Amino acid sequence: MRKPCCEKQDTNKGAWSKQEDQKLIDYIRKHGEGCWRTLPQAAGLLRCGKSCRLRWINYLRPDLKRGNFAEDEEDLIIKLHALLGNRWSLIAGRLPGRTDNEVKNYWNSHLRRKLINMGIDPNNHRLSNSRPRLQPPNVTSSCATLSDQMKCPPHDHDQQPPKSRGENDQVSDAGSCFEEDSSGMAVDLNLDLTVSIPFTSLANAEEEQKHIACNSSTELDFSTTTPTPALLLFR
DNA sequence: AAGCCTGTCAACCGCCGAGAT
DNA sequence: AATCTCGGCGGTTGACAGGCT
Repeated sequence: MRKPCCEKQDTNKGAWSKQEDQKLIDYIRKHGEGCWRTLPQAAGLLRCGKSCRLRWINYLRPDLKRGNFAEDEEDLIIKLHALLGNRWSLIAGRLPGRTDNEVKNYWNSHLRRKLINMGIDPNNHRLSNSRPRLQPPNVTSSCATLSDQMKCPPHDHDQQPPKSRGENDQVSDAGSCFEEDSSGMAVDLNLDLTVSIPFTSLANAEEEQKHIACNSSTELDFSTTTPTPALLLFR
């Protein structure tokens, strides 16, 4: 039996107060990130370490952009989602200043609906042929798509295979998945994908990008990319 | 004005993989 | 090789706000 990540009793839950935020910020400024398990005690917080990490990453980090998503960010999310499925952290890694949680929420509350309204199935990014959305999708057949060729990633909600995480650094393999589908999806997305280290600060971002570009044979390049149906309709 | 409904988003939960022992 | 710990991820929940009736 797995131990809880920390002692649940005597820990606060729910919304963070300003004081708690300040304690966390102060502590991380002084000591840096890491060792989340011991951080709460060291920082004088009655919080679970995970909670601290989440609060920092999703809300307090100084390099967060916040606010509305720009149009190009939306485009990028849609493209990346077509390619990667619900791997939000990977998608967020391509959007400086955005967090996986933010991207996930934005997808679920805005983009998903948007695609549906346009008659596009947000799960596989194909034109849904006015198929009623809530009708049980024929997953077996829809699995002949992008996402399916990527070994049915988790965004195929109805028939998810066991999750296999930690594949994040193997995503470039997915590129080859696009070649075979001739059934209407943007099969020739032609996306090279490089996994980028999440930006730790804006100051480092450029350096990291340079570094990655230098040290990797592939780099995301949408400039010659065929838009997905979703994106074609967007414009 | 009050109650209900819906959308948004911060936060939590449980699981997994990697690394350490 | 087995077990443990930790950090990270994606799915889900619940509080809140705003719109609608």
